[in-house]
Amino acid sequence: MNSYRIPVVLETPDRPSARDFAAGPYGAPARTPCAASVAGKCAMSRLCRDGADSLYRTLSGQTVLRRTIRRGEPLYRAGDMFTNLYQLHSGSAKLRITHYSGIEQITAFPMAGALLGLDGIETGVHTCDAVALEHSMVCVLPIDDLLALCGQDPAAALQLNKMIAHETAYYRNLLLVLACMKSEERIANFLVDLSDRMAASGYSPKEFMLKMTREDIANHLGMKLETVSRIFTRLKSGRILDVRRRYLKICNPDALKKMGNA
Amino acid sequence: MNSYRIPVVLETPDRPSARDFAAGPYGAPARTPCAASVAGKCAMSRLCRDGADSLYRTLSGQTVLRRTIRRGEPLYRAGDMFTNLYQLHSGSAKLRITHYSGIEQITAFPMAGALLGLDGIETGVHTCDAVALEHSMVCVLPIDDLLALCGQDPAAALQLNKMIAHETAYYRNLLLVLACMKSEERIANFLVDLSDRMAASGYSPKEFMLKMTREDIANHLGMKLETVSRIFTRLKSGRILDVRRRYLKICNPDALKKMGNA
DNA sequence: CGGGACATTGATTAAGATCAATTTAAGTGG
DNA sequence: CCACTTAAATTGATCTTAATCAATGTCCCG
Repeated sequence: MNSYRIPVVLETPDRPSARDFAAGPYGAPARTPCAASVAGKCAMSRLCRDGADSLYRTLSGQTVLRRTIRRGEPLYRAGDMFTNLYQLHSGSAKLRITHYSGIEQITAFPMAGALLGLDGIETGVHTCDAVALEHSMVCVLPIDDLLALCGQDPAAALQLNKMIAHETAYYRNLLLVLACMKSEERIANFLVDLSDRMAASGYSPKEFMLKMTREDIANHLGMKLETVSRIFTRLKSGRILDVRRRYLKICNPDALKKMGNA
Repeated sequence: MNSYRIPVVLETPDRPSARDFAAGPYGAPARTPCAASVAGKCAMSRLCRDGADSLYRTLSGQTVLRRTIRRGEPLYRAGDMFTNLYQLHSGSAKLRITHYSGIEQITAFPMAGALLGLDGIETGVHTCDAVALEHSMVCVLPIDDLLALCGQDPAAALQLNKMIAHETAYYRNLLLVLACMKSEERIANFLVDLSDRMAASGYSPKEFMLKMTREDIANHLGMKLETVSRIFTRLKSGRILDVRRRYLKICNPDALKKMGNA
């Protein structure tokens, strides 16, 4: 046994207790103070790291609200006013853009620790949907407070710049993966990334539950769901993976990394 | 005749005059004051538009330097220190990222008016190469001056945020194009975008010279150069385009837009 | 225990990659 | 200035990958 939380712990209940939604159903979500932020020790915050840490600490001086989202429900949608950033405290989500022709693209699968909502900063309106893949909790960071802080503190402002730029770098890299790699390489690359992020969140990088469907993965990687399924089967018979529906175990991480050029 | 500059004018000389490089060869580039910026009327600047315009105007108070780049030469490379932003005053370029596995991806083809260099803001080091596709000129905007200005002026800081976020939006959209569309649709989409940007730069949106090779286009759109060539031929026989090497005429813009979901 | 969403698997087709041979046009040097 | 060289582009033949169409299987959840 190692010290990682075992996969079953990853499974947050899809049916939260009544208390979680006491203040109202979807549309008027429950908002409760985030204990960790009140205590000034929310370990999740990317804003806390990397030097310019004043952003989140200062905001933590006030009561940071928490919001819960049930599986399949949106945290925000394209077209919504951009009023908050969200720190994904627990759970996971998918980000989805919709072209006016109707085609959809899942651009990311954020998990615990991720900052959500920056897509709204250019125009003041969100440009994508953020949909929970499981019962999730976010800390709410009002953008007005954040911008006010940035106005006072150049280091905080630079940090915000860097966070936005980080998203650009993420998409630029994903672009390369989609433009240059074959389906099998994309899948391998995706799984390595997922594994790394599981590790960064304190879970086992080798064994975890997929929160998204094959169709979500396929869409995200620019292929069809049957192709994802077939490649999973192929990697399974090559003893690189053990997959069984949502359960995934990486048996040969080195082979997977090599395959994904990672 | 219409009022657009005719295509031949687009062809900037690949052999600049000796004067352009009087101060030195590549590596010690010539830098001369930009007359338009000194006069406070550089019409190119995106930073001048969209409300929060103090960024560029304030910087224009000092002498903005200009730099020339010959075809095929880099304005900056991945790994270079991030010291300046560049306003592409004339000419065009390609942005290229290189994965550590060696694969390369052309992520954009900026043209006159574009702001280059923001890829360096996250880490302080450039993450892509910016290579001139023809003899080009840029205005040099030192990033320290820019950040100092943003520290004083919250509106300028917000504007910088938005410019970075704009890149994110660009890449996210390109991601969708690569993930969801077939080769022909990608090409059509690409040409419509190119046409729109030619128009925005004051040229004819219907008739212009391509500054990039088939291979560049193919790489950018995640396909092979033969495929680009074949699709050009197909669109030509469909009376949608007239292509002959670098010359391109859009005969049926509506059909092209429809084909590119644009 | 039964319905429905999700996933797997197989057969076939289509899109695009790959391999290969020319063609064209633009530089280069005599 | 013209022949020569070379990079870029076109075109054809074939092969590979992944999409599509279709059927079946499995598990989760009420």
